[in-house]
Amino acid sequence: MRINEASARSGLTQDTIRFYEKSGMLAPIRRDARGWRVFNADDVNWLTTLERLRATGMPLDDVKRFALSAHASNREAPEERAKRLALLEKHAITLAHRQAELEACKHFLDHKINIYRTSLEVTHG
Amino acid sequence: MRINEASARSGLTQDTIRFYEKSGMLAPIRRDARGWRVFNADDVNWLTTLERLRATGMPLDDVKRFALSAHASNREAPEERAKRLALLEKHAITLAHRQAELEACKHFLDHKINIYRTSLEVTHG
DNA sequence: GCTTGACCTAGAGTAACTCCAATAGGCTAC
DNA sequence: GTAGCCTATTGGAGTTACTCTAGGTCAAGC
Repeated sequence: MRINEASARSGLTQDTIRFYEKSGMLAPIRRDARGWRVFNADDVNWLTTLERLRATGMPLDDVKRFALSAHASNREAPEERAKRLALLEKHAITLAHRQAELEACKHFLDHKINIYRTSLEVTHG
Repeated sequence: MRINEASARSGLTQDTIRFYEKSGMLAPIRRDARGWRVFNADDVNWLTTLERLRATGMPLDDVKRFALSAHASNREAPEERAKRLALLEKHAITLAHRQAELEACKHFLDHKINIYRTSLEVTHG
């Protein structure tokens, strides 16, 4: 498939896919005679994984480390797998913090909204 | 108080406070004889509100709109209050979406972690 | 044969900070 | 009294992670 479909399936924009490839987070994608990228199912799976990691807010540098390990020649060696696991675990903790923070902010927001709603009701009614 | 204390109390860095003032999200802060900013309790309350809005991910442009309305001469008029309420409500919806997305990503992450943990256990043990 | 459309590249622009260099007033220490 | 240090000031450069633009290729359709 071409970049348009890869984009639709992975949830990344075409620009982002090209940017990730340039940044070394993708093994260089094969090209057809015209020089157009040709993606296979594995490529799209990898793009989807990148999208999920980024959606949780993992910094690009960590995603790069993850990618580097996942594409290393000894990627199945226990130490490489442990490295990737460590990155994911570290990130899971960050994500939990972020969720707690958002929950607190949500309360602040709801509180503010209530104040505005109540005062506007009083003003009008 | 000076910018150092205002920063500590609001949770914004000194750079961010200066940046917000330059961007017009704060009424210009008073200065002492040396030209240093002097913050009062109201200033800090406002900074704290800005910090909370940004922590939820409200875009700066919307925060600016909110600030503009909150500092308008008719800021207590119902239509201005309604404007601010609308901004908060719009943002509450965005925030709820974001929370749902993070929750989904958390599942993805936990799932990946489990796969790695299991396979490493098998490998080692 | 000319336009259209999907793609290509390099590079500029954006959001929201964050950091840096150069400058200045005031305090203490010798 | 002046040297060093602290806390501030400014303008402007740097950062992250894209996002957009300009200019170009190539195959297909009319």
